Amino acid sequence: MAYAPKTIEPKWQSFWEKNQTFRTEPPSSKKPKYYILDMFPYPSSSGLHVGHPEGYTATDILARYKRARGFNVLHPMGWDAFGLPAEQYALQTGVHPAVTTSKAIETFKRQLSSLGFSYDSNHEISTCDPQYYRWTQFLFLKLFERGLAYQKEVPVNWCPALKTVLANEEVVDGKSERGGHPVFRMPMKQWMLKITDYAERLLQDLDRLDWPESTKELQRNWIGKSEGLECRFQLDGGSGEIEIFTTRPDTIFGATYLVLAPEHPLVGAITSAQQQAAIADYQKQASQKSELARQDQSKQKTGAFTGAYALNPFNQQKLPIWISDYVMMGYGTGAIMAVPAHDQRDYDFAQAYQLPIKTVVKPADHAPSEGCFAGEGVSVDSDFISGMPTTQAITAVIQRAEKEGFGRRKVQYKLRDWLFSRQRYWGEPFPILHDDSGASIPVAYEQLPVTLPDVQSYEPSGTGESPLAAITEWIQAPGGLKRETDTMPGSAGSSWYFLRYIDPRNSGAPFSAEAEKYWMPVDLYLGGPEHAVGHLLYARFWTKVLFDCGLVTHDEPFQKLVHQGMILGEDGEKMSKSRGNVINPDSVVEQYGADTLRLYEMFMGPLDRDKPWDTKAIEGVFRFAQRAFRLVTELPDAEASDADLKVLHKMIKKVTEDIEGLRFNTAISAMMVFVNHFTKNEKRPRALMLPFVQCLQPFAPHLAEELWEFLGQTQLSRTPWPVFDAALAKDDHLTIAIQVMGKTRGTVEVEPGASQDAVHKAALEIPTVQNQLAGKTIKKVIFVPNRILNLVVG
RNA sequence: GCCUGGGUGGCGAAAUUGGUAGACGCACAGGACUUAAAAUCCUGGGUUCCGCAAGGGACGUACCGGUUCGAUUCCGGUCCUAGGCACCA
Repeated sequence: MAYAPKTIEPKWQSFWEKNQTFRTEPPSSKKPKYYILDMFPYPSSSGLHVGHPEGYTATDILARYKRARGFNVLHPMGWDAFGLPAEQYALQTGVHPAVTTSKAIETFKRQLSSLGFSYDSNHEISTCDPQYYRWTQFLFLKLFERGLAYQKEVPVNWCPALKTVLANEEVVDGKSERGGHPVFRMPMKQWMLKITDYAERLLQDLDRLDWPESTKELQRNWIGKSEGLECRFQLDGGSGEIEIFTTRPDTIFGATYLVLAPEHPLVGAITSAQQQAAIADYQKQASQKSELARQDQSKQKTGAFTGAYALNPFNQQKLPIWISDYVMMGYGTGAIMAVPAHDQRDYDFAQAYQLPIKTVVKPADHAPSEGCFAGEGVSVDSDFISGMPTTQAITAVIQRAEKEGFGRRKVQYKLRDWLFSRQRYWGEPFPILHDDSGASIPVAYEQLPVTLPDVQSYEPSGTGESPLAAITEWIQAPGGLKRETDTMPGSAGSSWYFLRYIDPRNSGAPFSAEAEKYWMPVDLYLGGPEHAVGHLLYARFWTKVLFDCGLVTHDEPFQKLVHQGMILGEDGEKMSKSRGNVINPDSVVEQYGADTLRLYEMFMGPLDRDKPWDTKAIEGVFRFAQRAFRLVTELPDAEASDADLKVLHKMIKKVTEDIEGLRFNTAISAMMVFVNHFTKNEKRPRALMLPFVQCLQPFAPHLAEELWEFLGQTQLSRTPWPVFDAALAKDDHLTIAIQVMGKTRGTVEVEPGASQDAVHKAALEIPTVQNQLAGKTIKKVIFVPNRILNLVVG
């Protein structure tokens, strides 16, 4: 009998399907829960990529293992189904995005089921299903009610080629992430979510999470908290004032001019008559500049003088006010005090326009500094803070400003509100109506969902409005109200899908309180690092809002997060069609079977590392599967020797611990050692094959089921995990290294716990050790029981 | 420029609180089986030097230095590489 994955695999897949083997028990279950989640895929029409099965196999191994350990496991799969590609395709072909999407979902389902993942299809969801987005709209209304969703005229990333507005994350180097079209800044009325209200909590609560440190750091940087002084400068001669923000208040005596963002609301009012033309010219130029052009000139500072002056509140010094696009309206107050001696950007600007540079901080080590010194040191020429080290000077300046009433301590975040509307068809409609004045009126909860109308044309209007704006009968709502025509971004549905998975067919609420209490938070969330700030931050934000609404009992959704590495092409480069190094999982399954693909992807290396694909190396894993098959089905039975038992228990121990630690590559190598041991003996004790097959089950479930059946057993997937005997998993004799001066010169076989004397005596028998000791005296002996003996000689 | 990872044989990698570096797999070489090949099984191997051999010596985890009886592991510095952020005051 030969190993035939092509017959085995479909057989067990339909067996599981028929028996509902992986059905998740309801929250009333007495078992402890384990919620293991994959980042759900966008069902692209090109189907599964080999990167998908990497993460999905890892979570499937854990899900199968946890079931065997007595947990009620929720391990669902679903579809992040709204998105631009289906709409782009519709534009070209006229095929409705819903059709394209459901076709793609079918392909994904077929591919995933061919890999033997233990999903419970009763928990499947799709974000474009009205019974799903009904609740996305419901949750949006909750945000709206709390004042966390608002409309605002904001400069947005307008992409003329795509005829839509893009989020900052969708713009890379001034071009659209998709298509690489140029993107421009343009003011438009947009829906925004007030994620900035949650900046501090989103930052603080990171400390509680079992997440990769790198991802937490990325989020911290993204939130970008900094503390400093917000300070008002009176206008010279006129009335009014300009507020600036600085993290270096200690340098305020070195300020030689102020800079406002070109869009700053005060620019028009303060500009002197003779500067009007120059300023207007510069403002126009700045607004028309695309992001790309702005970055191209990042070195070359430009600006214009307003003709106005402000007074430094600390010494009444008169400072010219300039505008420049190196100051952004979106951060701080949109205005800065420029200290060219101690800030590189201010320095560059001062150089370009011959503005004065005044040094007020000296490096502590008095190192001669050329140009601009941005580090900390000691204040000089700075009135009451002269002689103070930087940290002390900062505090002193803030205190004085607060006492005098022209400034205050201020915490700033780089995080900005979340641009939440898209001028597209294929997304969730906003459950919002507008009256003639433009005011927003929420659609009543019982009227949800607001479904997408069927349209003939997906062409955006090009004026910035969504294609929905052309469907006049849809727009009209009772009472003379008009529907909002923007739709939500793709990240809306993915910000809470993990909550719908727990209770996916609930028609009275997004999820029941009982289900939430039982299942949340997610115990392990696995997905690519590319979502480190976008999706993972948004999902945390929504969860915190729902927590504040009393809808959930945990304010962090994902207790533990792990990123899988990227699977690279055989050339070590990222897989891409243009490079021609893409591997199709279907063809691997066709050639070797799903179990081999699963084993191979787990054996390649550590889960969280990038790994190049190696078609040759799959052979090795395939050979292992064949050997395992032959071992159980062909080798003659035998009595288990002590050595056999040790090999078994060591293997169970290693596999168990490695699954817990997500070290699947070394778990597989432990099973290889086991198989090699018996293959070499040319016989295998039948009784020891049972726990081996149980260990194999999470990794190669079809093969394991087949072997289990061969051994006369049933229901492998419901069999408890094998336990190892700690005593048997230990060696009964050890090899101790004998070192002279820290270099290994030989080894000694001893029983565990052998005494120093015994080891020392045996060590002196070794010729190479004797050679090394010849003519020398032992000055010191280091003995680590069961490890090493080190002789230090003089 | 800033923040994170990573750098170990020909290749993917292992070594879980400092204790025999290279488990397991690929590729390779030799052998068994075979008329032959494939498949399978067994054996070998970091580099280098001495030796016919058994064996022994030196070097070796990106590079330089430090701590230690002992460092892939800890500390300081440098280089390379991948990813992220980037005029954020």
